[in-house]
Amino acid sequence: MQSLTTRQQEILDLIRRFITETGYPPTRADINRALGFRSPNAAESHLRALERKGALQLTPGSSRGIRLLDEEPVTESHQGLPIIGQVAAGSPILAEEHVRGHCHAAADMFSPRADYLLAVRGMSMRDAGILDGDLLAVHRTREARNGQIVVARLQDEVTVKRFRRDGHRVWLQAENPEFRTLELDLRRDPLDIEGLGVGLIRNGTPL
Amino acid sequence: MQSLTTRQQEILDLIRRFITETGYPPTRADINRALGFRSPNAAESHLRALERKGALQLTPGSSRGIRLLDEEPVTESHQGLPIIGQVAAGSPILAEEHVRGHCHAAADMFSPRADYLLAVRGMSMRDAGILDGDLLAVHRTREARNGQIVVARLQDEVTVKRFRRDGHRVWLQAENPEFRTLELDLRRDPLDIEGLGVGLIRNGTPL
DNA sequence: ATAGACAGTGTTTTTTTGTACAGCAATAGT
DNA sequence: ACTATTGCTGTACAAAAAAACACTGTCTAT
Repeated sequence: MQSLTTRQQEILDLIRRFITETGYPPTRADINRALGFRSPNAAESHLRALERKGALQLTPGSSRGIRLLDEEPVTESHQGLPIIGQVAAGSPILAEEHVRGHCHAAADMFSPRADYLLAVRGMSMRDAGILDGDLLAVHRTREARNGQIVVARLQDEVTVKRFRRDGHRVWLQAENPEFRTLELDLRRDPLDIEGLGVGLIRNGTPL
Repeated sequence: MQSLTTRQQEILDLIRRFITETGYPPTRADINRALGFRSPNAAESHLRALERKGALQLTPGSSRGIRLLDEEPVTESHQGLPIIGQVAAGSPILAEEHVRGHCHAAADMFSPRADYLLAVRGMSMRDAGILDGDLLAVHRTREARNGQIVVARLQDEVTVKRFRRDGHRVWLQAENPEFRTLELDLRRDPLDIEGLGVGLIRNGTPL
């Protein structure tokens, strides 16, 4: 949609208001009355301009034949949170090819806000109640404090672990005695914190 | 809103469809065309009847002056799923006093559909990844099959357990070796299945 | 039995609307 | 300088739409 002039935006807003108030779109005369125009052509030419710019669609010959073409830009809040599946080495976590779908969940159901849902593989966080297949709600941030559950990227893989740090040493602890804790040295080992686990969504019940 | 006849419901549905398709309400003629009436009065009298019954509101003298008065009864899908906290003995689980809030989550995020969220207390289902404070998405049903996680009511309390049944014997298994399995005999012990666990929402991470 | 809702056909009249045409002034781009 | 776009006034007319009036039936509660 091309950019609108202030007057055109004003008219578009009026139409929107009119529809929510009355339940049907305004006629040219309604628009004129509302804005104080004296010629039926005033509204008409504005509508034509708005149609040219793709803001609305007119149905010729039809009374009140105005349809708003809002199609609000598709953001998370509209198609839901992206669900991230297997993350390939080296590519950003939110890359298109990792998005396995969308979940119509409120991002602000969690606090801090969730930015995406990561499908967890494996049972390494079992004792923290995070099972294989669960969707971990992740808040994007690079800051992590001791004891928090983080989404970390180390050279080739993206993993969910409990974070602990002391100076340049970092421990990524699994919550399952069958898995061992990773010990890293920030001076040699690459480590990126991709985000913080802020919640969990499970679909169905485990066996 | 009074109850509508089949014909009236049909017309109401048509109007709804027309609006979503075109962006504006139909004229009497549009309705006649769609339903094959030959007299403009057919649509008119139906509209009058629908207005009398409170299904819609007509604006006299205005073309397409039809406004639907849906005000769909406030259902889960609008204010979100109810979150059920402590359930008192003997009262229905969805009673007002148990509702601790609402969660703006899509009920159909889970399958089968979730009807409410039950705040889980205690760690008896720990090894199924259900921790204290988690919200269990529950689908209301009285049917349960072996191995499913159920919300069960036995005399005084409501509890979440894994269900197993053989004839008139029912076992409610905790998923934590520190808790013991309840064994019931349907011939003496009262047992109501309130619903099935179909998912889980956790807010924040466990320590 | 009888009044009232339901479900229509048909005709006519009056508004309500859309739309084309003729201008005018200011502004912005090429 | 010239052309297009914006942003209007004003007139006129035809099509679209609402609405009133007159009738015919079938049900269904009272």
